[in-house]
Amino acid sequence: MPLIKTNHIFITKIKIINFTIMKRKVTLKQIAKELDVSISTVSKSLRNSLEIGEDTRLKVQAFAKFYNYKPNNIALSLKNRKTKTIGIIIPEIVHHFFSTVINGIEQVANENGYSVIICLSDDSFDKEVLNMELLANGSIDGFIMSLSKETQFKGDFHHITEVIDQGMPVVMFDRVTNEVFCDKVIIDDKLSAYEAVQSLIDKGRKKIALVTTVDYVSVGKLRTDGYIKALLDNDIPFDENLIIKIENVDNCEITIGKLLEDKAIDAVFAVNELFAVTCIKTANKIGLNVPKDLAVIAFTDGIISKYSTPTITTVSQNGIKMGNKAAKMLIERLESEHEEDEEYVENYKTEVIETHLIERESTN
Amino acid sequence: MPLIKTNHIFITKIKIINFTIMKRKVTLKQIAKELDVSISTVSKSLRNSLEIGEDTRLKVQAFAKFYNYKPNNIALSLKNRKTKTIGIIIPEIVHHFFSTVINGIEQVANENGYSVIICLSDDSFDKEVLNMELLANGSIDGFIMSLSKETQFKGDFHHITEVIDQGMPVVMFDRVTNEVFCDKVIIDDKLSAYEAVQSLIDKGRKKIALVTTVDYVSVGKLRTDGYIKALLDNDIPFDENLIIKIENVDNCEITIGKLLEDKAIDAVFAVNELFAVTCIKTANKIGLNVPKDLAVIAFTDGIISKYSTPTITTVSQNGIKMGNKAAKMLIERLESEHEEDEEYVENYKTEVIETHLIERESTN
DNA sequence: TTGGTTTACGAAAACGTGATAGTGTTGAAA
DNA sequence: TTTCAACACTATCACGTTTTCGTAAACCAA
Repeated sequence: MPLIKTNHIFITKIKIINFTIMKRKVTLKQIAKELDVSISTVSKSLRNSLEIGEDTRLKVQAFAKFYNYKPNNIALSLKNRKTKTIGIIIPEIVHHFFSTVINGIEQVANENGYSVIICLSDDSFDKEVLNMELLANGSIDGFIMSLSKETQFKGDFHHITEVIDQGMPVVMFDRVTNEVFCDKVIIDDKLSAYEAVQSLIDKGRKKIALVTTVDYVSVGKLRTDGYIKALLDNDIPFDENLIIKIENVDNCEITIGKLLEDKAIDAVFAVNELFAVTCIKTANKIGLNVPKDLAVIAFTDGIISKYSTPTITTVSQNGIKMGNKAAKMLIERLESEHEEDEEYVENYKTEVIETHLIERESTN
Repeated sequence: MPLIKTNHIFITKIKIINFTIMKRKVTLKQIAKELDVSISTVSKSLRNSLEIGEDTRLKVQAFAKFYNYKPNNIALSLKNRKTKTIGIIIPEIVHHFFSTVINGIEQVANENGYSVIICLSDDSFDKEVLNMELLANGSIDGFIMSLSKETQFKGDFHHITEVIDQGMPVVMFDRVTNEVFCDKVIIDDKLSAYEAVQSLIDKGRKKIALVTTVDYVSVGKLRTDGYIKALLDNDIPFDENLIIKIENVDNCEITIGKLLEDKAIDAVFAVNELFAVTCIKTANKIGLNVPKDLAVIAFTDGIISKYSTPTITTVSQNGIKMGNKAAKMLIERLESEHEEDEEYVENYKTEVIETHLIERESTN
């Protein structure tokens, strides 16, 4: 667009666009041109290099401040070959536990100058793979992830090992697999389940049902193990029929109803809140009182347990702490790896976050 | 590291590092060097350019496939001056409504080849500003955001207008302000509140309390307006004392208890689930039956309303839809802006997502 | 042979930054 | 006067891409 002298209106318009509406981000190059110095001089001035004379330095700094210069992150990322960004891949975000973990990650990340970029797998293997490949192509420095159900079902982890082989650190949390070697943050699902069931037994409950997910979800399996062990350790016969596996929470009331009516159980250990609250509601419908007739304990302390009626005793699974820890582990690896350990020892750690029972009204 | 002929062990070690552990990402340059062609040739071959002879093209493609070449996102971002990434800034993530909005954004973003990078303001002004500045420096193409409480309180939006002035599109949702000109996605808070209160009146409730947040939160104000209008339209005197403003949900039981006991109200309209469920629990404690003695309606349909006892009638605030819409608006602007509209018309839209009442047990 | 068009590729610039390695001028020590 | 360092700044490269432009070689028509 040439500046035509005879056309006042035109010139005015250019001015408006350039100075009122469009205060486009300014670059080193533009500053350099404007002040008639080299790009290097500008760059060095802004980093307070002693190589540059004081007057030039101050002039550049003042100009940069006025035009609100901020270095371009993308250019920095390309140059430094690191993005200061953590990629998070989780099955779903509308899930209190995962939200809290993200919260925990974000805290530590922010403190250390990292951003987080979040992708959801929707519990789909394909989406998980796609998202990982997308992010792995330079967008992030490392992953924090929890496996999708489908991935656990398929047992296919090539996308993860591939990323690790490329030198990108990965921290897995909660839904992990020991087929992949990397840092992990978990809770002791088996022990926690054991303790929860034990507490039911301690309170005199004899016939304890387990309401759990389908088999291939790693944490479900572990919690089942804990449940069984607790029974056996207390000489309570383990009855296969007292375990029900729910695939879809929206149509499980019938199954649960049958369990409650036919089996004459006096306690339920549910692997998540939703199952637990559904049990309570179903129990109420068929005239059972919680906790008098039926005690209920849920895994994962979330928002429902706190506000349900009665409030639900839970195994707290501190998402914030898990997120904190995962972020710490990842960042530590990122910053240390930078020093290129000559031996590159694969000293992967698995951090276990402690849980404890939060006693509420659903157990007496 | 030189290849020393006499040292077999050393050579073996290099091999391991290079080919087993470290399958580092391959670049165009490396492929070019390996195949003894120029970088341009590699690039063109991979993009199936007709400029390149078939044999060379196929050779390059085969090689690239074998080494799993994927272009580096950062380099692309720098070159194209767009990142294909959307920045989301929300007050908190451990909040069902915001999670669902993110979900909705992510869906549309993914369909259109965008990623999302999420920053949390923790309802703090400073963090909101910091995060925006961070992301605005090249990391993203546009923002989707909901204002922090503190920002609404201060009424300082310079960080947002600044970003917009730089030519970066912003879409605000839910907690918006009309001091900033940009696209917005909201619900009609006033009308929705009006309808909710009207439904209570229709069911014969006469003395309806409002449990809301502190004043400066935009949506809280609007919902209050709707509440008042509904009362007045039905010739019910508006009583200031029936409105209580809660700052911290954790110690509001006393305030609510007083309201219920002293004022002899027969219905509560709460601006969120947490307030509603707390009302119900408090009512139960002092011997009131919901919905017989007290009807309760909550704003924002979340997980609590669905699983509380009794279940709570809510004004659905479809987060998924809001997220979808926000993402669509942003992407549309991003892709159209690319064509550099010569006039740059500021035709900002405010999209209103419809709500409806979900009747549950807390109203009869 | 001359001139022109394909074909098949390479060189170089650009995106924005920071680091390394210069370069020219000044002043002071030898 | 020479030499050498200090000073103040600039040129260039690299990060990994894509794209524009250029150019040899081969082929064809006149």
